[in-house]
Amino acid sequence: MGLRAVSTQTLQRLPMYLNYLKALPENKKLNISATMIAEALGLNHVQVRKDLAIISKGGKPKVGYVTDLLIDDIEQYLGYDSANSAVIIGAGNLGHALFAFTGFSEYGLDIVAAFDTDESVVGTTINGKMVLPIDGLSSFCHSENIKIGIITVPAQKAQEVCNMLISSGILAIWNFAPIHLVVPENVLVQNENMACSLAVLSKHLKQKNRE
Amino acid sequence: MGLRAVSTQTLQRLPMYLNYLKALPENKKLNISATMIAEALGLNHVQVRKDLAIISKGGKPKVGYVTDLLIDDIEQYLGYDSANSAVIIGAGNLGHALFAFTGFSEYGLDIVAAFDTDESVVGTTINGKMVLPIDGLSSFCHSENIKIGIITVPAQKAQEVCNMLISSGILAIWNFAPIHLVVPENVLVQNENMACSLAVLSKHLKQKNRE
DNA sequence: TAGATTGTTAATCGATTAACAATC
DNA sequence: TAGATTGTTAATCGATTAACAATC
Repeated sequence: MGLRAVSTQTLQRLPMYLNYLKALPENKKLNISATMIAEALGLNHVQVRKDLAIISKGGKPKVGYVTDLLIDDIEQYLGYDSANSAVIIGAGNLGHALFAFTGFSEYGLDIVAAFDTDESVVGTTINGKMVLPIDGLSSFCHSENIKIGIITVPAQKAQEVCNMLISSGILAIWNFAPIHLVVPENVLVQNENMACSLAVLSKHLKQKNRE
Repeated sequence: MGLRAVSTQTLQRLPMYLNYLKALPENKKLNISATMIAEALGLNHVQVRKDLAIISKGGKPKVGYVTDLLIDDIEQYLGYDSANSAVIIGAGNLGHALFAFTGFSEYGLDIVAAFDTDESVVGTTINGKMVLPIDGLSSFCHSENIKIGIITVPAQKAQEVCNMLISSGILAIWNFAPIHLVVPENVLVQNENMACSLAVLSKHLKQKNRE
């Protein structure tokens, strides 16, 4: 059952709280109030409190939350405590950068292999991790029990790659291609569409120029 | 005046429409209905129609919209027709990839220079574009009339870099650092927080595992 | 105790969806 | 004409915010 107990909005705010809490200086770290978090992140304090109520056992009036417990609660809730293995398809510019980036481990993500069709990159290693031929995708995902696929191929190839991932048993897809992917209901697609961000930026500037 | 005539949601859907319209095969391209767009992108058709009403002069009943005009209208509305020059701060993994990526020109974005403190990259060129020392940021932005800054430095340095950008006259910031930036009211920050996406993915999988 | 903070219940706001009228 | 499609007005839904009570 896909119980949608928590809104996507809340879900996306949780990592912001996490980042903020982790960055707190040690001498100010023991306790933290929802009010302070809200102020620091430019959010409403009731909203923060509601979000925290979902994942935490609660804080103490006048004191706030125990920061370290709150960090643990968020990480556990999001599943950052247990590593998720992922594969990335497309070892071009962006794919290469994501594959080489080590910081995802903090979020429980471990990109264990890259796949590509380009014979000039297949067989090479990036940060000690292999770039493999796309033919081996399905068997690799099954044998390694991979459930996350990252798509960094051009838009025209994205749906095809997506289908391959699904038949490889992938349950969650992080899609960097600027295209809407069609997937079965049980598979989640999270789009990282940079064009959407650019639209907001571009429009803002256009408005500024007209003023 | 920051007239918020259009919701961010609408603004972020426009590039999706644009991508879809541009990818239409030539023989099916002349006219397009809101219903078709909605179906292809998994959206509600009334919503699509409302979005299109904002940027277009309207379609014809029974026929739909003239695809090419619609494309022009969206591009013009978003300001993709006039190029925006941008600088990127931080030529590490991700910064390097974004700097080297040529596809942003499609969205009216032109990253003209990268800045970094690391002496091993300063002075090099990437795709024929210079990586410059951070000291020159302000004078460069002013002389080249740059209004967009892209932040791809580590979180601890992001606010500092952000302040430098603002005093360099930047009006819109595309922030890849997982931290909340404090900016004056007239500056727009668009966060590309990958941690937020990962949270959604990770939670989805955790839920799946419990089933 | 007084007051900062939590947590809850009700009100507001905005976006999405549904129903319907207009039109080519 | 009939019907596909546009465009609008009203209803619904969900998230945010405001007001208030509870508590340490």
